[in-house]
Amino acid sequence: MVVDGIADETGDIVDRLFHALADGTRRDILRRCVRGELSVSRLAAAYPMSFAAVHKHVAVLERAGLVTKERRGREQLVRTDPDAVGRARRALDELESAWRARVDRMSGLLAEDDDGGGGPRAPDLRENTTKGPDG
Amino acid sequence: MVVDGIADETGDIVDRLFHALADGTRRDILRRCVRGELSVSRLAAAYPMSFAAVHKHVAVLERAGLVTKERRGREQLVRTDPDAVGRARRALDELESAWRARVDRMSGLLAEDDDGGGGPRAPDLRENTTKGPDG
DNA sequence: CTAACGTACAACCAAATGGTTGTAGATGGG
DNA sequence: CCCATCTACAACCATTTGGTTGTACGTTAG
Repeated sequence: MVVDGIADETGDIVDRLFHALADGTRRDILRRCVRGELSVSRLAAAYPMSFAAVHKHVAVLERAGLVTKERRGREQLVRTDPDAVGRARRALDELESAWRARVDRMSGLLAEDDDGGGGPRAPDLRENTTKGPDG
Repeated sequence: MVVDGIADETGDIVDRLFHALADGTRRDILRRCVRGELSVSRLAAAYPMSFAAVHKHVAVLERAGLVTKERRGREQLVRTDPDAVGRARRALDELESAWRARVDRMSGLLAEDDDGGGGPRAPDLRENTTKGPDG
């Protein structure tokens, strides 16, 4: 039971998502590429770093599913995926709901006033099955 | 007055926030520490890595403002900050609203069919003033 | 065809990450 | 007091990251 397709090997995807967001230049690229009219070269011109560096940033965003590229002639137009933020938000929601569930369970235990060993003891809750902490 | 605490040197903070979230072990720690009853040692016992490694993960979470530590005797209890997810969500909101504003502005331009220099022309939109791309 | 432009990728480098072990201070229990 | 436990931190190591330069390739313009 993988909740929603989120929990199997999703750790990788969530890792990439948050990692991609954890850089100011990349967040800035995201903001600039909503209209999808910017080529990688044009983007690169906006930053005090080489074309290759910006190209790598775009690649990171692409692997995280935050942008897509569309070729127009010899240019490659970068566009921010409209659903991208939604996906990030869902990752946060999952995190939040997981611990909201914990709080709820705790409330339940307090009501029952017994926890000796019978209660539903928070089974696993982890997401990482492949590269996770219990690898 | 830095808007809301978000926009001055916040790039750093947002960096730390997303970076902290970009690791499965750390997200797992967050889930486990909602009730705040777990000491670092007890946490460490849950992962196939050394105490020192888990200690570092907790430090990363702490620097990102995602957990707090409270000393109880010789133990240090880790607790997930309830507002933490809210902060992450706000960072996403900011990202989203930034580009929603862009889209709105674009729509506005299409309607007005003129932009000579009168309208509120997307002042800056960037967050990084210190270490940002335009450093 | 040739030149210019835009992209892609490889090789290289410094710094940060994520892990290890070892050691040193606090704190609480017998 | 002495010992076990928990925490904290330093030193070290391998890998990744974020940047560089250089080069090769495809496409468009002249």
